[in-house]
Amino acid sequence: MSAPVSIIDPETLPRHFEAAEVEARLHDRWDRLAVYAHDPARPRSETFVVDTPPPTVSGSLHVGHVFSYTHTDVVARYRRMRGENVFYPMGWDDNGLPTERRVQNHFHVRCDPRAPFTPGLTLAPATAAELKQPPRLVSRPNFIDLCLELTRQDEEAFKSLWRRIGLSVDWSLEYSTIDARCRHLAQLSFRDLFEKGHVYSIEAPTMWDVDFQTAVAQAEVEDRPTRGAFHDVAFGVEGGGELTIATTRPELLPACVAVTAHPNDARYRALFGKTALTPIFKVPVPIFPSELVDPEKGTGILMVCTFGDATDVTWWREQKLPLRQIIGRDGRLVAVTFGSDAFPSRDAETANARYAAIVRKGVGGARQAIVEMLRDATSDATGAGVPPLRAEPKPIEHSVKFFEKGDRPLEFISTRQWFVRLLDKKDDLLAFGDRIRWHPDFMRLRYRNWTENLNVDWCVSRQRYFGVPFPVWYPLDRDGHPEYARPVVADAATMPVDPTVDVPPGYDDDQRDQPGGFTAEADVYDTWFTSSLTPQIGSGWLLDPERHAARFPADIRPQSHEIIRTWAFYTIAKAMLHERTVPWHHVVISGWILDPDRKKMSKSKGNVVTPMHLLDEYTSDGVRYWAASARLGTDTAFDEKVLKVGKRLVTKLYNAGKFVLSQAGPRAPIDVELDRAFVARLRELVARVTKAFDEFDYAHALQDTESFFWHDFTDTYLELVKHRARDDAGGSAIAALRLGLGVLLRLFAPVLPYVTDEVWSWVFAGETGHPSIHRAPWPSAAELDAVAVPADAGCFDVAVACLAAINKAKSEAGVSPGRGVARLALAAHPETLRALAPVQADVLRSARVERHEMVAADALAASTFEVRDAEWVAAVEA
RNA sequence: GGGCGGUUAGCUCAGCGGUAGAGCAUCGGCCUUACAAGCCGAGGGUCGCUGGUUCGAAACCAGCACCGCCCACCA
Repeated sequence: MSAPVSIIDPETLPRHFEAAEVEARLHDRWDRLAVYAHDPARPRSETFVVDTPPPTVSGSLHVGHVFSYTHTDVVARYRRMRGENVFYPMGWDDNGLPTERRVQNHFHVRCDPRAPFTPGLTLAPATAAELKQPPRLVSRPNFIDLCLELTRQDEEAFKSLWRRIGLSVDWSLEYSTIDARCRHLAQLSFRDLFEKGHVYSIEAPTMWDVDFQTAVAQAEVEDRPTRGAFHDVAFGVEGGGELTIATTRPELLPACVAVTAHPNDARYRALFGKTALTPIFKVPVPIFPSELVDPEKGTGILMVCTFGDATDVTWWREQKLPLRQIIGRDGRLVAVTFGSDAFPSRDAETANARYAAIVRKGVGGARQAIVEMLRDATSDATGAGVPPLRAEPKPIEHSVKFFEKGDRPLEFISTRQWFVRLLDKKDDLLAFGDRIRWHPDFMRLRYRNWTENLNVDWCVSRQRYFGVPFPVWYPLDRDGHPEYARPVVADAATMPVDPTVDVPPGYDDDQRDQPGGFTAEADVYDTWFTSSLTPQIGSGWLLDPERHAARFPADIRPQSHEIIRTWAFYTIAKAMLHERTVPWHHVVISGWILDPDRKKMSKSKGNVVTPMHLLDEYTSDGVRYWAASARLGTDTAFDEKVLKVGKRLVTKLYNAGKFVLSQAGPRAPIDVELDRAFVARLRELVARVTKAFDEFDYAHALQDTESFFWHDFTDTYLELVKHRARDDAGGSAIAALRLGLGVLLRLFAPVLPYVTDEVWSWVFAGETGHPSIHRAPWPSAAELDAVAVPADAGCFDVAVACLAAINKAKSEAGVSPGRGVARLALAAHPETLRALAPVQADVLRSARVERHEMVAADALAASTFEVRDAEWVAAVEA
């Protein structure tokens, strides 16, 4: 007689799955066993490298995070069970404007680089009373300390959430984008791009946010529909005549440098080459033709200003127009003098008097004031002596460029900025994008679309504080002017540097800001300049060439679709510029979680669902089930019902595990036809689920596994064989049940890491020698091929159909399914009866049929049973 | 204006050339020796609209409508 299987005593286990206790216990266990540790010694071919998104820690924490990070984790867990050495780091994106803004609001402070440094400054969150006062000004080092302190707290909150939802990251690989190593890598990136000629600095009109007072890049700009109005304004024409331009930005009249119309526009053709005279300021400006003008819009003729919009920049460049910048970095009108070289005027005295009334005003105030002046006949420049505003402003709605995080329209302001040269590499960028596999594939079009429409190089300098500084100084000439054409870039060996503190090679500290000395580049990088290096941050790149060679490019980049134009795009660009390679082989795109009205969840909309109470109520596994139920790239409305289903599944797994593993019997081969048919079904399931996971399609993998588990395993197979399993001869059934449970637990493990590992630990951990299911091998064909193939795998379905027919009859008779059947006549097609024969005993025993009669009925369809006659066993008296 | 997705049962979603599916919700029946956090059943849909291809279309093609997203549109 063979040895009995090892079993559990269900009475010793908690009645229900105690999620909080199990989760805490398993965390300890996973840590102790180093289940998620990456092995640096294993070669690239055996390693699966995840380029994890570093979350912006200053953002709100909501179920959307849980959603997408779970997707990545599910894939990582699958790969780990496939025996791959998973490289799964976690970073925090903490530098940049979102953090600065959060710190400003949290402590009610503003950074003032001129403020004195206060050693050891710590602040409490601002009180309501403090918020009514002007913000406290703090020095740059103090401001950065406050940023570091607050992000540290934010990172703790994220980290505990990540652990709670069971992300299988290797925490020894944790980083933050502001830490010394990341600053070092970002500066090395700059140095490499500089040496290769991919970066340049130039003073040029740049999109500028007047609130944050920094340049921004094209990728951070969005169009917003904005109300405005066309103002018809009459200009004089020197030599006689007039013209009426239409503008939505009358406040830029002092910055007018030209007038233009379409070359074929008969109304204005005669004016080209002549000089127009602006009203109010009487500035002579050239009139030139341009194909870019739409004759249908406004009056068909318009003023060119420096700068009202992107087209103005084009005209300014192409026509070599003068620069009359009147909007300052703070969005207010700067002081200018009419009658100077830069601002000529036919009536400088009046022009200066009028301008004095608007100087220092913001754009809106200046607009009002100018419009009032345009209503005044004395502003006329046509000689007609009538108000230049020829019609009441016509309200329109048009789209205006905003910084995505900003509140006021962007201005084009001429400033010195650093750029990464990308415009001349569009073809390469497209080709590299096509070397990557996108999941779902249509997302590749977003990348193509963006790349094709790129129209300015990547502006990477930001006039902010909490960021990675440029490792750059400029020599000062004898007059103390910076020589921007000769930047001094820090040596790789001295990085990371802060040029405002550190001294460039070849200089002494006392030469700082002295004529003949040097001055620091005060700007910091665009946060994407660092974030675009996450695959290299993971691998170590120039700081660890050996590991870089073994861990780069990464396998997958998980991310959401709205940042394809930033994160994915810049990362592809960086890898291409640095090493002529792709940064990863697969991009895996999660959708969004929408609120029930199908709007994206965001803090500003106030529709955010936070995750903690959900984890408490539905367990981590239940929440993960919800996340893993959504297909890749598909936006999903948040629906708590799905969480409920997840929790139900967890409970069911726990109970099924207890039941199966408490069935005592001998260790025996699987040699009964029904058991073999079940294993055949299981084999098919494993093949399908494995294929789905290989394609990153965890949602279908889960759905398939779940429906098999619930329907085929617990409701059907288990019901069919549980009586036999209790018999002396039930060894085959017990073996098949245990095999099925062990396989299903592993198929579920990537999605439900807690309950599966808990059930696994009872018996399978010891039997297999794999203490955690998360390092147990993925179910394989080989493991199932040890079980012989059934003569007819279809007997499983026939058994199911037969049991269903009897159940239906019981239901129609109002009899409990558990009630026995004293006598039963079952009709089916002869072929069906033949198929039933090998499994008939299990079916009849399961239905508790005492006496039966099989009726051959040629008229019935295959696998169909009819209960012709039945006599139910009387109910047991209570 | 260009591009991309979507539109299937009351709800959330699968299916993507071969007789319409799941879960939830609804209704009915069951304490039945793993699980009532459960089980057994039932009802419920002209698969957005209009054409076309096909022996056969929810699926393929064309057009339209609506929803959403990405991009463009600042005179």
